[in-house]
Amino acid sequence: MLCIVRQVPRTPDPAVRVALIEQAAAMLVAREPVTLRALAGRVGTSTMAVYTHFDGMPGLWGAVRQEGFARLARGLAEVSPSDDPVRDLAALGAAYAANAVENPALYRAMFDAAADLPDPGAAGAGFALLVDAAQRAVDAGRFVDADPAAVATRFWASGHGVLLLVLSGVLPDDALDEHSPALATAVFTAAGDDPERCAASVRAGWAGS
Amino acid sequence: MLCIVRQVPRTPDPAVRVALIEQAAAMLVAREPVTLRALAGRVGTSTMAVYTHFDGMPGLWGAVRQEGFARLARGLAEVSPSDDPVRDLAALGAAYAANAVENPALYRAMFDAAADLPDPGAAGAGFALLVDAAQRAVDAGRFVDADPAAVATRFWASGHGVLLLVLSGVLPDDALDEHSPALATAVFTAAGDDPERCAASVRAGWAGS
DNA sequence: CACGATACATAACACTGCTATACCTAGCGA
DNA sequence: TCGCTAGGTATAGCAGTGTTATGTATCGTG
Repeated sequence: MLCIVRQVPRTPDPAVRVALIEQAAAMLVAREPVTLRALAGRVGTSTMAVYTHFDGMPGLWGAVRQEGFARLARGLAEVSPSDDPVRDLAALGAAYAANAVENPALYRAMFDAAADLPDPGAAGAGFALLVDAAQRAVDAGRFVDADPAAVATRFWASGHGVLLLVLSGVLPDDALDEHSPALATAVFTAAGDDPERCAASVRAGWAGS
Repeated sequence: MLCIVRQVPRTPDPAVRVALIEQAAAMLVAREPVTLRALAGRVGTSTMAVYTHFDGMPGLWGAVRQEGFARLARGLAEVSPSDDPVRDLAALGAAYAANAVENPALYRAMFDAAADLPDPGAAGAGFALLVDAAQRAVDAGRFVDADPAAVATRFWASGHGVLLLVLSGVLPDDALDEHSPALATAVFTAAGDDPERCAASVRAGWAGS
């Protein structure tokens, strides 16, 4: 029997991998077309690097989407919880919207094929922060007979809808401040919160105070 | 001064124009890649037809988006108003969602660049039906101190968000029935409707009864 | 009927993502 | 220390994309 001891040769450079992802994200936020050759040229490598690291452009897009979700989760994690869980939910929504508005092209690319991420858990981490705050609202008696995951999903979906309509230019920019807090208040009130108290909490959280 | 009477020669064939739009929409709903050559081949014309009629692929996409909004508006117009404006709003939402679910690729393409449509008025016609129903809810005393356009926008944006998350596979298919009526009820209740009466109206409208 | 402007067909261009091939560098065993 | 080897990287070419230049056919007009 052939018992050949295989050698372990050179390994792909992780720096090239992150450079490609970050360059692609940078070109995305700069509204430049993200082409294979332009990307490789900017990073200073050959087009083949995209294939050794990501197995082609679709793989690169997956990595870029994942990086977008990771940045989003980091942005949400910076929101420090307070003793008002409804305010925290609104603050998370404001941070979410701010992240999307800062790099709209990246946000839109994230949801082009958000279903097949290399590591879905990374995206779930951000959503878990919403569910956690909703759970605290239930525990605090602000939400009654409400499923925290359902409330978080509805809050997220409504914010996502307003965001996309604003980012695509269908709604004007000020529609974010006009409709997002109102939708949040509607969702949280429907979950059982007192309307006036809810409105005050959302106002505080959305303003970031 | 040269006063040359210009002749008006042959005019582009409108049938080719509509054939290109409908073929593109058909390939879109069939999840086939809509390429210039494949499109021209299916229609039985040359690639140049796309340029004489639409000045290139971006122009064709604009026409396809407009056709999508026109179909959507036709689908919404089929919803017959009743004496319950809140039910009508929910019925419009259900028709809207059904239209989007039937051809998801077309719906997503519509909002890829919905801001610059050849004729924005066509898209506004569908939205006007929502505003009209909201106005009737105000007139009927169901909504109090509510701006019909704002209510319609929030209803639309929340439904749009759920739809896109479902169409992109982030949320499961049954999320539509689970969250869309609940969001509608939240929005309409926030506009002043009685919670229980609102829930009944939304249930009736969403079910199409 | 003849003219001429224009829709349409054909072919070539620049660009895209991708792949086959050559090189060459990193790491192990002798 | 040195040679071997496996895999990362560079180069060149491929099929396919949208676009454009050029030729041809056709219709409305005088």
